[in-house]
Amino acid sequence: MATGTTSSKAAAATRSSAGGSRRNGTPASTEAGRPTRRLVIVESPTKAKKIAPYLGRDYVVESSVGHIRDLPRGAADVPAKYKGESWARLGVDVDNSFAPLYIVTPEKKGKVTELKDALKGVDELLLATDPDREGEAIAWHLLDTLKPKIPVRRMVFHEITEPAIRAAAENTRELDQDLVDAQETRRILDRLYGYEVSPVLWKKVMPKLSAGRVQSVATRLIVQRERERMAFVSAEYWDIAATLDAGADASPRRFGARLVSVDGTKVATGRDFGPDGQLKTTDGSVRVLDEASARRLAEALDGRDLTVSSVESKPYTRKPYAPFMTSTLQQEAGRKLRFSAERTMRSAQRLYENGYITYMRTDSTTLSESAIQAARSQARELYGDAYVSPSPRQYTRKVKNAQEAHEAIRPAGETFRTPGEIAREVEGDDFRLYELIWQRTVASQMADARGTTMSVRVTGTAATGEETTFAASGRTITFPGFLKAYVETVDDQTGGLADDAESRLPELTQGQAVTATELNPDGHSTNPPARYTEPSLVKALEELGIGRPSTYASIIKTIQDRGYVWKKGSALVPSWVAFSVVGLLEHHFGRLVDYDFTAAMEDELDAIASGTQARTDWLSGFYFGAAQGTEGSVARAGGLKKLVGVNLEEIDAREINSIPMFGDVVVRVGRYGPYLERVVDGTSQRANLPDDLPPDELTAEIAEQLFAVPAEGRVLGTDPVTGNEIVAKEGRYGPYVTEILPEPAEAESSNGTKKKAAAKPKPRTGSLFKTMTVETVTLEEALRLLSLPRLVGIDPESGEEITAQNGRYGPYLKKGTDSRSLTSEDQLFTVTLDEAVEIYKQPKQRGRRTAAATPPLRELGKDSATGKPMVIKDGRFGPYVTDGETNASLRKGDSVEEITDERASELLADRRARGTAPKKTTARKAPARRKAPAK
DNA sequence: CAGTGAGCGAGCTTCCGCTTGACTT
Repeated sequence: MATGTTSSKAAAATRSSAGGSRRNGTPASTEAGRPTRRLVIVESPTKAKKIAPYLGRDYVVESSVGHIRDLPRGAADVPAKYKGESWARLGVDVDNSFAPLYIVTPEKKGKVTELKDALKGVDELLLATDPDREGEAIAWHLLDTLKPKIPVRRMVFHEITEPAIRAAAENTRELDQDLVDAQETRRILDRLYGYEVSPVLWKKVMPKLSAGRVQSVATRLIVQRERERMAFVSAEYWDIAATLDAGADASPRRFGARLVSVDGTKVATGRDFGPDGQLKTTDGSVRVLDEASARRLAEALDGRDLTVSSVESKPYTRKPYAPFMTSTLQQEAGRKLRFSAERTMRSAQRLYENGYITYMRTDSTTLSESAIQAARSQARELYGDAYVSPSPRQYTRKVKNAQEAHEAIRPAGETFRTPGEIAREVEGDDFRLYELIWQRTVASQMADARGTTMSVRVTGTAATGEETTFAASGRTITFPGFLKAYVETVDDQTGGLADDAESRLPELTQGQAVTATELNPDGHSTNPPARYTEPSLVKALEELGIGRPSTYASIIKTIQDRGYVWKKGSALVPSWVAFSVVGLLEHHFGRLVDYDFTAAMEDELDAIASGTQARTDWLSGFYFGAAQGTEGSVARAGGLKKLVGVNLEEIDAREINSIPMFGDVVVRVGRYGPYLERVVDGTSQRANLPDDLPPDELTAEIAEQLFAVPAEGRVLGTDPVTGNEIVAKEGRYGPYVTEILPEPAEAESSNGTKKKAAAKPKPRTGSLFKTMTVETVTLEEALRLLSLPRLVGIDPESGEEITAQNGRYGPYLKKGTDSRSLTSEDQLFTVTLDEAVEIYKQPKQRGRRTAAATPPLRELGKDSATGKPMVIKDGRFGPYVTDGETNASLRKGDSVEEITDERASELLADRRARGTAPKKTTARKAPARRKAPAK
């Protein structure tokens, strides 16, 4: 595709090339004879400061500070002229070639003004944003927003050294429109996915939830792991741990070995069992040793002769690890320093800004020439020539979707400062992180570690006649090489056996006799797969090619903020809501949460970037469904728009929010949190689930215990009058207090009297006032609430009782079927009969009651459309503007004090354009309110 | 998940990926 896909972009592209006065190179000077002045725009302010001196006085270097424009975040950001459009909610005109609506991000308006000013004094603009898809897009947005009337060129560099920067300024190119297209397509896909699927969750699970290409897969990984843990059956197996003695001359004299086979049959170890607790093989080639057999065998071996039956040794070499990129830095800082991803990045940002390290958001492990030399000379200085790799090492990438716009993360500069040298300036997290980065970088240019691995078999015949074999393995490092500088920490789940741990064996020869000094039967059980931690999740996401260096930390934050995941120590534990959401997505949007969806998307975006795939066709396939013969797996996702519509109709919210456990016990995700439910004798029984109970710890026994706890809630104390316990709880209608009635006496229920006699008295209840919370309400307040309704007196006219009560809409008076609202909750306890009678003399007000009582917050001028005067009033949903006929709420960013007549008219016009709000009847299936299942 | 009596102007929630201050206590 040679032309831009949107008209504005095509125009911008034309402008940029037609405006340039030379096709190659850049003008050396202006016609007036003074040197050409150029404005260079990079993304990061720190980078701008760094490269300015390299370029000299004829260059002005500024930064965009990331993206300057984006799709509108929500309705409030959509310019008035597009408000009424059907696609305004998405910010993408899906029926018109998916034309995006871009707005300058509100907080970047000042930045755009600054850049426009900077443009005034120069003769040429160099767009030096990062050399990747996002950077190319930022460059285009700058071009399209600043609309420069001078030549514009694209400048790219991968490392920040003076020669690299000077060369980049000399060898500029034009903007790559296809690459910009690829970014725009990615952006639109993510918007459509997120903004179409999230509302399905609001209606079917809970408001404010979210779905997205990245977060939904991250959540699914964590849920999937928890499911594996829940289904896991542990297996028990035994072996024998022996301590063997190789004689007084051996060094070390004693070494450990483990029983591996009996009569030629392998003894089962953890690896031989599946997640169901059964052996993976059933052909008899593996035998499970139980405790009794292990003990018997250990006894039968006591004092028997043992012989070394085989000795194998192999040379061992190990290469250093690649220098850090964002993901590996987060993983290692997580494992070694116990930093969260966010903490690592905060610290790295400080180190970067203060010039200690190179850029910290990178997916590259490449070191610049000078960095390689710096690392080598530092290694030489510290450890000697022998420890430096014979030739410079360059590490190539093996991770999906790398864009490699930057270098690896390493100490900054042409020579590295050792941790000791910066210890006075840098402390705390920053120092520890620097030390880690420094070690890893230096180690990456060091020599391989070398040594020998040995494996030894020792055999012996038990007194009972069985032939037994023990095995031992060890590693001798003869030359540590890079290990002298850096040892990587492995994940906890491998059982703490660090790969580089050295366990030494004595020199042994075949046929040599050894004796057992200890023979200990040893019991083990298999463990479920470990939960994800921040480091292991980042690793998994990176391997799937999901997320970018700048987003790993925020992905973890997002899935926690949405309530999908919580942290227990360092483990990431999924919530029950996550089970519902992931279940919904898997069943109804399966393709969208496939682990290879992003990988397929990236391949197809590459095709767009190389000009072989048309953007609009591809998005159309994704959103409207694949046209006949359309290629591409993303397009085959099934037509998102239709899928959303069908799913809104068909998804049964009750089913989606029910997670079957064991027996007939179901976890249900309700509006007010998760609870257990089961049907006993035709009635459903429920129990709250504690917030801090991980799903895999919910066993049948624990479920029984939870069902056995009657009504929980915060115990406030005892009612001095009745002796009943008073508790505060969260209920379907909000927080309330109630009393726990004593169980009916034993004798009555067991003597065969009719059930009628056992009719339970109902406990008193009372909603909390708005000023109270379950956490803070006192016993005294609770007793007052329970004393309601209060009899105010008898209406002298009708003879009816007038009572004061607290209800759904607040405090009110009730006389038969006639009611009147009270203005304060306090009046429930203070209003007198005379006052009540007075209130009843007023006719029942229809909604104007509050309006009449409270004057408008502010009066405005006349509405430009109707000519009627406008006023701001305070309503149930906050302040709104009205002309007496149409009402419109103030939006985010509007304030009562500052709103102008124009803005008020705009809101009213907008409201009129939308017409009356549609009645909410369909698709609003509040799961908690649907009737119980027939069973 | 407690069961109580109106009538009336809702609008917003949400995505991913680039980047840092400007705010308040």
